[in-house]
Amino acid sequence: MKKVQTSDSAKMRILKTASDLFYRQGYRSTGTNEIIKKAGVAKASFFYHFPTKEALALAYLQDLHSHEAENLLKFVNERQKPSDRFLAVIKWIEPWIKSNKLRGCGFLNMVSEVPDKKSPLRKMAKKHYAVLGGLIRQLTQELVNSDPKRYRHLDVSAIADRYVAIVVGAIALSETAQNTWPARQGVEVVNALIPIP
Amino acid sequence: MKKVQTSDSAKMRILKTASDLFYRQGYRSTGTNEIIKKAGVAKASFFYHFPTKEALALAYLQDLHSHEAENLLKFVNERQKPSDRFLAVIKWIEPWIKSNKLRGCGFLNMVSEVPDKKSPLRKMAKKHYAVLGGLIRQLTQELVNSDPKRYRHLDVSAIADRYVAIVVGAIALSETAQNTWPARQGVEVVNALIPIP
DNA sequence: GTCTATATTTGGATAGAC
DNA sequence: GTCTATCCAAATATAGAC
Repeated sequence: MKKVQTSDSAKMRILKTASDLFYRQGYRSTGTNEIIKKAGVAKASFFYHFPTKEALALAYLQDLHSHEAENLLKFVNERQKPSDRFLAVIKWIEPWIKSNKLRGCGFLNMVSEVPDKKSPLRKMAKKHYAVLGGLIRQLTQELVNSDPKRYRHLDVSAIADRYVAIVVGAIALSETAQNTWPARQGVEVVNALIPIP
Repeated sequence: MKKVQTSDSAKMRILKTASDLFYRQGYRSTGTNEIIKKAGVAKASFFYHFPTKEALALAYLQDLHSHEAENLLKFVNERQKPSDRFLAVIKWIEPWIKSNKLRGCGFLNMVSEVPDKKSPLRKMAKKHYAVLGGLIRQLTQELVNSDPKRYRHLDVSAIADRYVAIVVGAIALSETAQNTWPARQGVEVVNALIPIP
């Protein structure tokens, strides 16, 4: 049985174990019993730190959001040219889904698993993609500002919306097809959103 | 409690009830007990017709695939012009997700719910989108054939792949955002895949 | 093919001691 | 904060009669 660093606090061990299991196996397929065993904690310790399974799932999503935003931003900021920065988001997808072994997006998967539309878990997913949309909008605006003559006619908001949808399609179809081609085709589609340089 | 037509056979009542619940509530969130109650059958009758819950889910997906393929084909075949037929698939998405109350795609949702990559349920989802890709490829080829001079340079396979990914993005993001805008933006993105007429 | 009744495991969550 | 022991409901599935 795979276990987590015993040097961490019980709370951290629970969160790390659950994050791994929730992502790989899904939220509903992962029982609290399994998390408790693999984290090496007592049952009561689990519910001491997280009053419900849903509270733990919320912590998982918050953690996931922070880490993914950080990694993506780092990838974008390795580039200087506005057109490179603009394309960075969709170019990030292929290596990212590969490293995730084609298990897709933890937020999209959570939405599918949680039917209740008012669930805080769904709210987190919505927020995650709203933040991504904000980043893309900003990169699009930077691109337009870098060459106003060429890009003057572009609708920044519409392009950002389309871009997010393309990202989601690349991720979700990669999981269903168990192949990375949607991520690569996504790069071409995003490229077509702006005039040929 | 919502029940199904009692005039149907027990097997049909089970399948119809389960299809509704699996789609709206998700596969794992729906217990066999609930299906049994709402279908108005005995426990043993359930397992007589469907040896496992998974077998029922498989029947659900097969049914869903047939119905969705039929409806989409009808929508496409109401059009004659190759460019209209080509665009019909993405234009179908907005009314379709609305009628589904933004619960997304039963196949994508199933993939998220089932972690096992060898599951027959995942295979069905993969096949569903392979068939959709085939239809789109065919419509793209028709379009190219209708005006070879204009479309000669197009890569039919690449366009079809991109098109499917855009469809998936429109559906999945509509569910997460609980809004139809991704479907409308999808139309614009697909439009940009081919030269302006 | 359909029924009632039951088996068995796992689900999330708690009581009370240390 | 962490532990052992336990509760109860819900999960999937089966036995055996009609």
